[in-house]
Amino acid sequence: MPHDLPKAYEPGAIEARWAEYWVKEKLFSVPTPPAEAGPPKNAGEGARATQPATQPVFSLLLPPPNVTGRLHMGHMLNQTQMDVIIRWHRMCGDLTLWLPGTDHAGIATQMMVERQLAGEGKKRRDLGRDQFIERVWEWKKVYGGAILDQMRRLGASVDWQREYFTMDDNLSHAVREVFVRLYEEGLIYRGKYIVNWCPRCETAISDLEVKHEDVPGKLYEIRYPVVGSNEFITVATTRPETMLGDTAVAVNEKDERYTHLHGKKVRLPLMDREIPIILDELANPEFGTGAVKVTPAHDPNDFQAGLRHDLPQIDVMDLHARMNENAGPYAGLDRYKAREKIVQDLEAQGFLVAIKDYTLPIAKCDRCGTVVEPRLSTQWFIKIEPLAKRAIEVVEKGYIRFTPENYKQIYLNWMYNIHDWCISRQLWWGHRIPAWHCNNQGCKEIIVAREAPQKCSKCGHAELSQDTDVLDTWFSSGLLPFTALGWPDATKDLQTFYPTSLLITGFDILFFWVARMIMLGCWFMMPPHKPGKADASEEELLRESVPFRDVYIHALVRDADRQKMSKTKGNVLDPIEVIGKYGTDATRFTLAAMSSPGTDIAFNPSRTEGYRAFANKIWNAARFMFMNVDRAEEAGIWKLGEFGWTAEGGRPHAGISHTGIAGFQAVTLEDKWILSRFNNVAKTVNEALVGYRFDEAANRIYDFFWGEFCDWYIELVKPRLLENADKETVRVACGNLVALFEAALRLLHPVMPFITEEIWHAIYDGKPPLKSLALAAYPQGDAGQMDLTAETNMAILQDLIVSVRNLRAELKVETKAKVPVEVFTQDAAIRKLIEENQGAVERLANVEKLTFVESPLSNLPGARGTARFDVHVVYEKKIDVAAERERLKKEIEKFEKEIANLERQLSNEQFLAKAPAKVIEGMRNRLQELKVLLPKSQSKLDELGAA
RNA sequence: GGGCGCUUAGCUCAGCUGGUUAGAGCGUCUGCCUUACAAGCAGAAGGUCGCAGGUUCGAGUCCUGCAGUGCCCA
Repeated sequence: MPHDLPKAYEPGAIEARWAEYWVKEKLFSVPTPPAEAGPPKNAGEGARATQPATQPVFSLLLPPPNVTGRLHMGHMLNQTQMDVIIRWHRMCGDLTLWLPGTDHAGIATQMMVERQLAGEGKKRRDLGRDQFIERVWEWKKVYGGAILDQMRRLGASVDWQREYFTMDDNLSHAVREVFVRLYEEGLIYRGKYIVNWCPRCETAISDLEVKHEDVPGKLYEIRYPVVGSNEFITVATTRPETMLGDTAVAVNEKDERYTHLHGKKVRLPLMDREIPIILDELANPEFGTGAVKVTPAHDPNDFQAGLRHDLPQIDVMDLHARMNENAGPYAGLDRYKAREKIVQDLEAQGFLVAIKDYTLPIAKCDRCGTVVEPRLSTQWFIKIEPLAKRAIEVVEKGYIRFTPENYKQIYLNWMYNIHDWCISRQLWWGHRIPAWHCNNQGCKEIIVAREAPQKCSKCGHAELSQDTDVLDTWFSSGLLPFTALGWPDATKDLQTFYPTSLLITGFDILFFWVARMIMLGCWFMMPPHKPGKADASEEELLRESVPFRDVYIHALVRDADRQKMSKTKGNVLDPIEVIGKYGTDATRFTLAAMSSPGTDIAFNPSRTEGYRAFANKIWNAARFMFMNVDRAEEAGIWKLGEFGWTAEGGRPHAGISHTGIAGFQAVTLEDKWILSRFNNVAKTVNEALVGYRFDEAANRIYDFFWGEFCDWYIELVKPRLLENADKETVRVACGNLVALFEAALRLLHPVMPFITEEIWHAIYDGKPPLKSLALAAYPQGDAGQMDLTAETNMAILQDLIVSVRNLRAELKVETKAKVPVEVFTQDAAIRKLIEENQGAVERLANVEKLTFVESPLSNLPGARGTARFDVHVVYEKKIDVAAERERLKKEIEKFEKEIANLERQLSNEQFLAKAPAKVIEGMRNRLQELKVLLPKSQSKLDELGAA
């Protein structure tokens, strides 16, 4: 079969075809393991051994993107890394599950649909709750799959058969179950507290959903008249409108300025209300006047102070942050309008002391940017301390490991200082809280239950209404590692795939999601909540309760100038566009190659362009291979079909069996060398991936494929493929070339799945032993195929060839002209090596004839001396004496410096006593080498004469 | 205010538990369309490793201080 591949690689069509094929063939679907297999999973290392056929398990949960989402560079990075790891594990023979799904994203999705409604001139409340939710489901049906469709284009090898949505029935059921159990354990409570309230979203939000920033503002100083005297107390505030809700003024007990006012009252301006002067730590004598107004219903600190002093809580705003009926004449005004009016009135009435410029921290809703209003409201909370305690323990004990490691401390610090978690949201879209309120006004009992109760458990009243709040989206996503595998049932999936092996995600959701998964996972996958038998020790159970064993925190993708990508800046790169330009493989490679831990990625498309060139290089290497293989086939010497029968007495790929290069016959130096290099590289790549060094893995493969395989091996093997070569030579060369290429494709596949799949299928001539390269074995690096001598010898040969090329350039030899060279060496082994490979040197360095001479050459113009040989390019054209002198001077200076440094160290007894032998020996060798090189350069410089 | 990073070639970054000559990609310069590849080939230039001390036989690597810069939390 002729392989007429286009001259330049065109990723578009090929990638789309394979992406579709992988999905259609369900290649990455993992059936639930049979129930009869093995006893329940044990703790620790042994756990893997209890799997059927002792197959190791690797499981990974895709951080579910929002249904509202579109793919951005962060997703692409995240998914590239996951796919690399997953494909690698799969090829290593693990039972590999990558579980995809989407998140219902309460606020975001509700906003989306509200916006859609607004386009029709409608509001959410016009439809009513049920109808609105129906609308959201419709919206989800139409647009909700967008991001997963994009994901397919990336080649993400997830199990599409297991795709979930966080609002699915089974998951919703689990959410209710968790809520009820936590409630029964006394870990969920309901209460009236100050929460972060977003007036636009009309809901409470958690501390994490609030972003703080400093903005220029004003500090208002207001004086409150002391009752029964003509004194005033001056308080300072950045939010004068809240004074309407003041119920006290606090001073510090130690503050002598106010001692005489202890026990007195002040008259609140504008409201004409008497409020007490209280003694509280809230008042800092160092700050401002030392007196502060206390507004328990509108400030979290004041709220606490209010509880300490049993102060009334006067809420002066409504849920839109407009002043309410408690605000007297200001009722109905927006909070900022009210502020203006109040300041005016205070001034008019002589209560305003000063307005000062002041930088104030403001809190904004992470989702919509509206300034958050601390609001007193009744919410549901999780008593977090018992959960946090366990979440701290598993990390401190190393049952969960973080990469990069410093996130461990960040996580722990946060966990040590954690506050109770407000889990109720005043939204319509989400998991509705399974609590019912008795409509009997005299009873008002709250019943938390799995299913809607028929009557009040306290008074028997039949009219109950379900709590209107829904749960924080992160509450349900925090459960996913176990609920997505079937919890609360003791499913085989849960038993097999939990704990998941790894989580890859961004630091921005470390607290939102990672921390909560750990808290909830370690709570619900421990007795009494862990389904199935739990006959292991407490410690083993804890170790196995974690939602994942490893957490890899990836970096942020920034633009080429290291700026954060943002819509307002207009510097957002759309991954789909980048893919369109350079191909998915090149884009994936860019992200992988730049993924060094802890460093943000400055994504520069020029880099991707470079990796597109890499794909093209591979493509053309394949063209070269096929060209030769086809010719050999036409000549009846070899054919592609034979590949795969050449080793291990049968098809090596019929299962996951061979991990190195099968059927490679290392005959020549270049064969031995490339085989050794390949195995070394494979070993390095595997090691890199173990440590999540995607950059290391990608770069090593790149260097090997381009710098060694293409630049040297292919060049060296060419003569063995020529028509005049004997048949056996051609046969071996073809076999080696194809075997090597096939193995290299396997090595590269996790990073560049598309081009490798394409070429791999072509290698098998349309009859591959497996449905996909993704199912083949990953090269492991076989020590038996490494050959240090071959690597050293090859390095000498390369040195010789590069030296000649170098001299040619210096002598300005025309590119096409072949020149004779002379070589001098005192080492018989080196002479033999060069003799044996003379043809290669002549070809690669464009040499007419290589001859050996018996005396040193390095003084000659157009010659170069190395520690092992001298080489002289015979060419009459004069060299650029000045440039050569300059070069030599520089070289000599460098050598001298190095020699001095080495001699200094080697004459130091302390050094000799303490340094490892390997280092000392290395330095001695180097010194010896330099002592050969220096005089060569020196005498050559002398030869050139003074300037 | 508390905590955590970062500073290495023009740009973006590697450099692992200190150990021989500090690397790569892109960019720059020179010469080549050498029948796999101009998205290519061959060659070259370019670094007092932010600054100042210290530990050590030995520091880009460890410690302290300073400067610049970024992030998280309050």
